[in-house]
Amino acid sequence: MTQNHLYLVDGSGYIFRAYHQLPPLTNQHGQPVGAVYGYTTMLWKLAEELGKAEGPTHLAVVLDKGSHTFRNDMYDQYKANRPPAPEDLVPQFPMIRDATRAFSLPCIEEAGFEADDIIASYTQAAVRAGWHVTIVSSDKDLMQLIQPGVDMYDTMKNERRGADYVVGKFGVQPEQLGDVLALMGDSVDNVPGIPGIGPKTAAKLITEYGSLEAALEAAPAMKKSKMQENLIAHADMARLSRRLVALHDSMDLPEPLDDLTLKGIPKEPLQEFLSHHGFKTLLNRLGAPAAAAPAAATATASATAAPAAPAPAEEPAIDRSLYETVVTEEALDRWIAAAYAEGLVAVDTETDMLDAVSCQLVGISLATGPNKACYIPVGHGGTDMFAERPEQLDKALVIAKLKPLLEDDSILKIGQNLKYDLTVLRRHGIEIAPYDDTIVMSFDLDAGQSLAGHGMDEAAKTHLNHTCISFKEVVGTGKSQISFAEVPLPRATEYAAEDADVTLRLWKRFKTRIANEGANRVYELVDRPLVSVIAGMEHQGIKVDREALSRLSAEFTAGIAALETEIHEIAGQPFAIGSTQQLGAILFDKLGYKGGKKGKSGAYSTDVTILEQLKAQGAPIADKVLEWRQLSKLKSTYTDALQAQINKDTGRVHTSYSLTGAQTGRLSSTDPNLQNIPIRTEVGRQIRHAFVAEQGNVILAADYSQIELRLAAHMADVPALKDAFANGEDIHAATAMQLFGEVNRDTRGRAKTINFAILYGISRWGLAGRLEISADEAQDMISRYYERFPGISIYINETIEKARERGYTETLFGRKTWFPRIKASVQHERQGAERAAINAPIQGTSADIIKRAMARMGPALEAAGLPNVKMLLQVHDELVFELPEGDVDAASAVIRQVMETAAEPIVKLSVPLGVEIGTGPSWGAAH
DNA sequence: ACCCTCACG
DNA sequence: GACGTACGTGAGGGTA
Repeated sequence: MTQNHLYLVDGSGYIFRAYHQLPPLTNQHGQPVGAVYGYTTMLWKLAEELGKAEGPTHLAVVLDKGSHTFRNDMYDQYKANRPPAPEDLVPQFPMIRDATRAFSLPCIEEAGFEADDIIASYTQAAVRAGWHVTIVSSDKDLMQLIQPGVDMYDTMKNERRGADYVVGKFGVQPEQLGDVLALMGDSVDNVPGIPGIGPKTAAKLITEYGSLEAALEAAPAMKKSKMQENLIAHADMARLSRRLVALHDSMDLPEPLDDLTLKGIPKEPLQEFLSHHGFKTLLNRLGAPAAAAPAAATATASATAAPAAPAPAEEPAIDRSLYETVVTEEALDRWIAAAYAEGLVAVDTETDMLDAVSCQLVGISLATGPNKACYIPVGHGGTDMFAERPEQLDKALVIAKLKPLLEDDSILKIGQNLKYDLTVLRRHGIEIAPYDDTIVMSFDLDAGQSLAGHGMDEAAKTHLNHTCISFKEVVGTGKSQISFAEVPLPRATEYAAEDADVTLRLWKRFKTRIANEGANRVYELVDRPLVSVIAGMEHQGIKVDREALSRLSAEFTAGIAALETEIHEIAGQPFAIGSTQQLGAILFDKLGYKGGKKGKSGAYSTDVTILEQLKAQGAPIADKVLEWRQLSKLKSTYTDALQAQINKDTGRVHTSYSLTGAQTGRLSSTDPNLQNIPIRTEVGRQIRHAFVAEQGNVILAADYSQIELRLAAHMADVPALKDAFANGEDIHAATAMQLFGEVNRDTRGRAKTINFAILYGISRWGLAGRLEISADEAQDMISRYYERFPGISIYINETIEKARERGYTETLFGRKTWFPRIKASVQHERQGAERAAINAPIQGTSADIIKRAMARMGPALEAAGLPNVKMLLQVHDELVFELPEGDVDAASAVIRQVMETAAEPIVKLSVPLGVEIGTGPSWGAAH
């Protein structure tokens, strides 16, 4: 019988090395896969050793899991200054597991231990069993394990390494390497070592004195030198370092040695993996016919086709009778174990109201596979003192049991609109990570598709052809509506567990499509990271000065009453001024002003433009109505409504952002909408002054200046505009100079109008209306604009062309917006779609950029030692913060830096991004 | 439920 | 020759 030979592959170590040494490859789906490719070739190389004399009979890939290990408990600075993994490497981590699975190799990870410790434990166990071991790694820490029967293999250098190699490199035997490493320290892992001692000195000391401890003890007797002083001064640090570099080699083996037997590698899964990523060389070597990539079908998806992915072959239909109500600890443990076994779990929380900031948690549902779903009630019943509480587990116990699972780095949590659940569970001390959000996945795939609602009920209908139990069916409507806490458990289980089940099924389909349809970049690098950031901002809220609003309300009420009297006097009768119908009748029928009808409703139009015209005609009533409208709008929509929105528990206003609200990728804000707080008029602006900072804090507002025009200049490649931005010129003035040859108030104003018109898709009639000139004159102006900035007309034509051909437009980050109506036969529908298509890449790229800035802001402020700077609001090109007064200077620098570089390194812009920052006691004062 | 109007970028 | 005139949102009030 030949001797067993165990290969232990240091997967985590390998991928970092592969990332840095290989070019940044991208597969046909736009995913970065350089490191994955390197990893795959490495496994391939190992597979080729199979059956050779030195080849493996047993093999395991070992991966790091989680970031906190016993070494952190030993030394809180351990790995503390390790920079975060590069952005285009992060999405490759999960693909490493895919690759390992594709080769049908066992993969071992264990929380609390680093891959090094797992490798050490397996090595020692195998040695005790009389096996040979080869560690596939180039990590210097692992070289401590080299001994008779144990060697290392560097697949990149194609080199086998034994004790000789260690002696050559470090000047000591492998068993003394730990002492050398402890003296040297390691800046990457933040192992302190002794200052001034590098590999050479360390080796000399250990060779001379035999061990670290001996060298430290001998230090006082050594010749006086800086090194000697340091040895004495930092002896404790050296001892700590020794413990940090020591490998833990006696952990319980997660899988017994014998289970790591190599049984040969089935071709099929490997072939599928290789063709999915387009690794053609390896595919050819596999001897497989160049199988069509699974993406082929979707590349030609038409604009109007229902977005659909086939059901995974073996997926059973939804059967609610299979769901379980979890009311015992044993059952809960069983579900947690199932989640660990699966590596992922769908999660949904049920609460007693919609507001994530003040609601009570009522129950949690989990799903680990089709029809494998459960509901864990924790807050049912007890809504009044006589109501009976059904038997259920204690909330604190459930939270404590679920916390490790929901925070485990290696278990993917899947939710539908997770922003809500993140906030609810954060209030219970749980920080869910990592996660996928199916509502965001749906949006990144199908924004603008008329058939695709992103909400769960609609998505279930579209993608699973399944009708979910509606929330209304469960709790009723209107007066008889009950809280979810009052829903009987069997019914609550059907509803809640179905949500988790459906979410998981949707996720499987979206996951495949995201990879196949090129949505990976925008999902991983823009939208997914944003979900928890938004949850945090909503949770934070902003303080609003209730008294200030109440004073304004009173002022407005008085103004409105006075105007009402005057208006009724001029009209000669009382009427409802807010009724456009009655107002139209007064203006055009009774008072006889010229204005005409409009729209198919046949009603008179009475909007601002009409009233402005009447005012010019000399109608005193028009001015009064405009003023009345302004005040009523401000009072009803802002000063009254905002007071009612102040949260009783927090005293702050918590808006809700929708990540899927705007087709272009912008956020939208509701309940209340904090993205349309007045600023353009002096009266309105007073409302902004009611958004204030807490005592000792200030509000900071940071705005991108002209970001959409800058992006247009970049995307349409307009040298004249790019130069103007590069030189920090007033862009509208520069445009005026180009178009009219001179800059004054009039020409600058007209240039500004035209610049905006360009972003929105221009028509000569539209421009004519805005500039109050004839359509012919407007046409001349547009032609001159195209002449001076030729890139613009090319951009417009190409964008429309592409939208028509493919059905969608794309931002610089690959965000798609679909335009099904771009092929409409009705002209104005089609033209409307064309104008939207011209605007979407610009507005959408701007949205992508500020979203990236938001995702990076927290870590950047944290890293700069500014944990008390809180990001509160986003208003499309503006971020609003609250921070201690003393942090203003430091925070401004960080915020500016993050915002100005937010596109990098994914997109390199040919124009600089400018950011303007202001601070003050209120949002109004910060502008 | 719909339209109109108007607040913001 | 008529059409209906800029992109993206959300909220409140009136009307049917």
